[in-house]
Amino acid sequence: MQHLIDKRRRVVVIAYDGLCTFEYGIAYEVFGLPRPEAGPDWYSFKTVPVEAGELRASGGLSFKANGTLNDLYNAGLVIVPGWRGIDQPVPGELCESLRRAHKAGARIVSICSGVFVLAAAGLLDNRRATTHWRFLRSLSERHPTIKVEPNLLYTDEGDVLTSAGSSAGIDVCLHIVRTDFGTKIANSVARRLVMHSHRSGGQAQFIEQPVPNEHESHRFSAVLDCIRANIAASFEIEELAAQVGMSTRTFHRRFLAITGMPPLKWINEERLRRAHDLLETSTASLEDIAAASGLSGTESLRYHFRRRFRVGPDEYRKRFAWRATS
DNA sequence: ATAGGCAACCGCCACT
DNA sequence: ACAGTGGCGGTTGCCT
Repeated sequence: MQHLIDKRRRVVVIAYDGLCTFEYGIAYEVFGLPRPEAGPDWYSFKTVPVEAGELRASGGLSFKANGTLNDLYNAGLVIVPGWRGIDQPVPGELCESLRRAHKAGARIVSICSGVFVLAAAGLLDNRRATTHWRFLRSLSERHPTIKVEPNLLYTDEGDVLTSAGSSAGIDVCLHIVRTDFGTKIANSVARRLVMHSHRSGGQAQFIEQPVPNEHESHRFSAVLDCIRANIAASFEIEELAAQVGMSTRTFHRRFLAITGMPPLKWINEERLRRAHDLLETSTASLEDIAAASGLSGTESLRYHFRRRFRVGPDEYRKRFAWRATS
């Protein structure tokens, strides 16, 4: 058993000629830095080069990495941090190695254009995936069997995870830490990164005109903060629209443009996120958790929780309790 | 588990 | 002509 857990926490990052330094850095920052506060079971970290000799990285750097393919086959988590170009061929050897690692039980993760490597390896057929918004069209055109999710920061299919552009790699890495170590540890890692532990909304919010209007987006974020701070209360779209001084119709439109989802959907997402955290970090009853997160009751909590996280709240709590003590 | 009521959502279009 | 707004009404989906 101990052996299985150890394997699960062995992280390997793929390095290649033309390495994307930023995406690589994300993986290192989350999984490679020592975290004594997380206990002795924290991840081990290896960089495995897929090409021989001295390699180049973006920014005019060159490097050598000392991992080997054996590290890959014993890994629990394999990260592909971008790729040297979405039109660059993926070596058959790399595809084969990834498939083997996957078959041996590793979770395979892509950041940004790394999704094209996973796709080439056939790991994404008939599964959900996402990537940087600039590459969404190419991804679905070249790989029609992939269920491309244009408006998510990351996807999690259990054994295969993909993330949207650049900094969304931080979101997926934090998500993995949350899955493996729970919300508390994930939050402490996020704090060290000076990063939100969970960002709301999809990537659509970053595609729309960057800052449509300084004043407006300011007032909007005030409303969003207000909702988050009073998540147990109930909200009416009409009132929220009045707060930012626009009609409900325009409010809907602007809300969608800024957060990537309609108002109620966003609010519900926040409620479920809160309930999710409380299930882990407290021993409160489902009634209390529903009330504290603004859901209308335990039926509602159970229904939405299951739809969102694919497990019921009771089962989730049980599962977490097992993991927290193991 | 299902039914009805009511708010949210969103396409359409006329109006600034 | 053009971009953004907001009212209307049909559909969707949440809650009881």
